Amino acid sequence: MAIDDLDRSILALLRDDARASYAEMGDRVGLSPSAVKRRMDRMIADDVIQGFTVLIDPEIDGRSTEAYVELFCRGTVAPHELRRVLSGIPDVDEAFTVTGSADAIVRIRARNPPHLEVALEKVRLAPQVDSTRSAIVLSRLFGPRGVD
Amino acid sequence: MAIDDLDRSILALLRDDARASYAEMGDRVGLSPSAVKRRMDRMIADDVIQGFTVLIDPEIDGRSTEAYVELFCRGTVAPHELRRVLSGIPDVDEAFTVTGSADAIVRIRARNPPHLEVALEKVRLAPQVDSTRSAIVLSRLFGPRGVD
DNA sequence: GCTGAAATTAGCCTGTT
DNA sequence: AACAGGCTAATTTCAGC
Repeated sequence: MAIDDLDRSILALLRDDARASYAEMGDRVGLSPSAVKRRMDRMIADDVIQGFTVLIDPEIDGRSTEAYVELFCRGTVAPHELRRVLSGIPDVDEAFTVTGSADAIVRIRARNPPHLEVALEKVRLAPQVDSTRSAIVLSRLFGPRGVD
Repeated sequence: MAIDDLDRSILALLRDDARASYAEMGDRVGLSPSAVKRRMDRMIADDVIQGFTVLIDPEIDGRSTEAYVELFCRGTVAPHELRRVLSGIPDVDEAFTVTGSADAIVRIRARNPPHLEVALEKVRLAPQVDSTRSAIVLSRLFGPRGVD
């Protein structure tokens, strides 16, 4: 369950290139390929590693229209209810409960402004949602710099 | 330079598992392993694929304290000025200019609440920034589902 | 697409705590 | 005994023709 420095080194290598071979990673961290695989398998089983993914040019990916939407809800809403409803809207990419005047923030990533509008409408129609306040992204100044 | 439906299918598979073998992807999209590799190599060369990375448990990763901060600026601020200032604050992970009453939104990811407070203070001290409005993330309901 | 070369994977053995 | 690493061999996957 606990993570040691060797595990952290492997994660750092994977962050840069998730398709690196066990042999190459082993060379870099001073382990045999099998030892690297065992550690990766364990981290996957322990859910330390939650998956491997590809970084795609956002333009090509065609989901460069982004918005942040604050949700203001009626009364008290159970987080899992909100999760169930919001996760059913495909263009809702992330959702959080937050401190402050809003109850939650969702990030929408759509193909273009009309798609964004449709997704926004779906969020507003959720039964728990009283009102929303949106900020549409005009330009990405930088980031993301870390990796999830 | 252009991307066809087969390329898009390959990207979709990679998004779910960037360590999938060429053979497995070939089976799923109806191509030989070499054909899949040729397409991936081309997309990497064209910078459509910008890299492969790993999704790590945010807790383990140690930057699970997140906040979204709206920035309200004095007068007119050039986006590149904002980028220069904000990118100098390490825990600021992403920054956007947006529509609405705020001028920009930044996402902060810190190791723990004290680190978050320090980063927030730095943002507030930026000369262009007049005031801020923060929402600290209490819980991640889900996501991210897409990939940048 | 085929084929030699390389990587992956599972089993077994060893040394350390 | 429990655990982590290395080695080996069978299988799968890869990269150049």
